[in-house]
Amino acid sequence: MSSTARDTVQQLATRQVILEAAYEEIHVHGFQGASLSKILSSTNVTKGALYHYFPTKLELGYAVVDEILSEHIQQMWIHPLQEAEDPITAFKNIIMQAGNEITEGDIQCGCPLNNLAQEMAPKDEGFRSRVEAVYRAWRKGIEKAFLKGQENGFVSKDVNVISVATMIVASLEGCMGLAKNAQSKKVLTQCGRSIVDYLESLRA
Amino acid sequence: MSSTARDTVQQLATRQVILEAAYEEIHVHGFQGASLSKILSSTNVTKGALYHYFPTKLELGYAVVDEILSEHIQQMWIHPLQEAEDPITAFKNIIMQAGNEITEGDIQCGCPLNNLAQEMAPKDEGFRSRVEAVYRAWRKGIEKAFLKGQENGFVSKDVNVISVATMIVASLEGCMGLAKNAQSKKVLTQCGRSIVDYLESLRA
DNA sequence: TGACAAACATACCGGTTGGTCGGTATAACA
DNA sequence: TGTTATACCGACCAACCGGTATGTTTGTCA
Repeated sequence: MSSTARDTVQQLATRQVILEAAYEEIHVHGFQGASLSKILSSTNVTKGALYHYFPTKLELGYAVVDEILSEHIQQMWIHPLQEAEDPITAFKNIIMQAGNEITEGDIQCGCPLNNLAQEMAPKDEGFRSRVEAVYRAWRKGIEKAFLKGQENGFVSKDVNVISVATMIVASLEGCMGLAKNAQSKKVLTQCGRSIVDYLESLRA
Repeated sequence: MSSTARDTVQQLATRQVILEAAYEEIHVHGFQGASLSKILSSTNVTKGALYHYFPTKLELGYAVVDEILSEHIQQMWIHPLQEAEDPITAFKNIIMQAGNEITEGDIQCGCPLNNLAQEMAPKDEGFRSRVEAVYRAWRKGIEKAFLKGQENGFVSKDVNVISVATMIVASLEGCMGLAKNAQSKKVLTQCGRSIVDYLESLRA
């Protein structure tokens, strides 16, 4: 009863602790560079517990994509667009908000989704397809918003919303990637402004 | 004399063989994932020879950036812009040519410069600064071409050439990154077309 | 021709890695 | 109360890693 409920909470908490520690390690060192020992020592979880919840390192990585990264993108980039009438203004706000909230540390580590994509796509189909699912959802969300924007008369009917969605995601990721290597927030905001200019060029 | 010349050629050849094998390994597996043993077994070079030319794995990686990647970018993306009167048309041609020449294998492995940037920038300052030097040269080359384009009346004088240069590199790298994960040339060409549209929006 | 160094070759090493396996504590259930 | 399953625990392992130490061949030059 009450003890059962508490234990269930405890179980899930252990799993979550592992997942989040793994996310951090992978974010900083990449998947291949991530050390299980370091994940364990950064928590008070033992190797037995880890291998109780995840059969292999690979499955742990998959879970990070499915349960953490997917959620991040959804909440940060897709959800705020869904209710917008004018996707261009909405996007501008999201980008500006992201620019304000991001820390130097975040810039140095880069976008965790892009990191995994670039590292693992050629090496492991499981990672690739999972990351691809997140990207597809992201692009689909942008597509829908711009289609609605066209219907509402905010977006030029000349633009191909599919291409635009791909271009936006590509330039966002590319922008983050450049800023990461430059270790410079200036590069990020500079690039962000160019993306906004590009978006404005799509107006009806 | 003649034997000296031949031997010198031989030496340099050994070094070059190592460098190119290392480039391939790193391109596929990343720097951390690259195995010296595999580099050696893919050639007929021994570990002694490798460590004769490169004191550490890190220095080998640096040499790949300085001597191979830098040259690739220079020849592929910077040099063809330098003589152009109209940078937008010139860029369009470069992008189309790149799109025609690229293989599915290239797409799967992605841009080697971006790969290294994303993997190593947060982990090693030596890599980061070397990669940054290549990116800086790339952006500078675009900047100059667009400045000239403004003088020649091909590019709108409203655009900030610095921001545009950053945006172009970012979207190219982002585009390659998306296509790499999607393992799809269609995504690449789709994205490439959007970049061309963006470039056209910069016309005078 | 003999001394010397550069250009390899190869056996080996300590450290770390992902992964395993026998054990234990606890709770649910019959 | 005895049985069974879940949720750990942590010592241990083989494989592989980058790197080194020692040895050998080969070309240079006095």
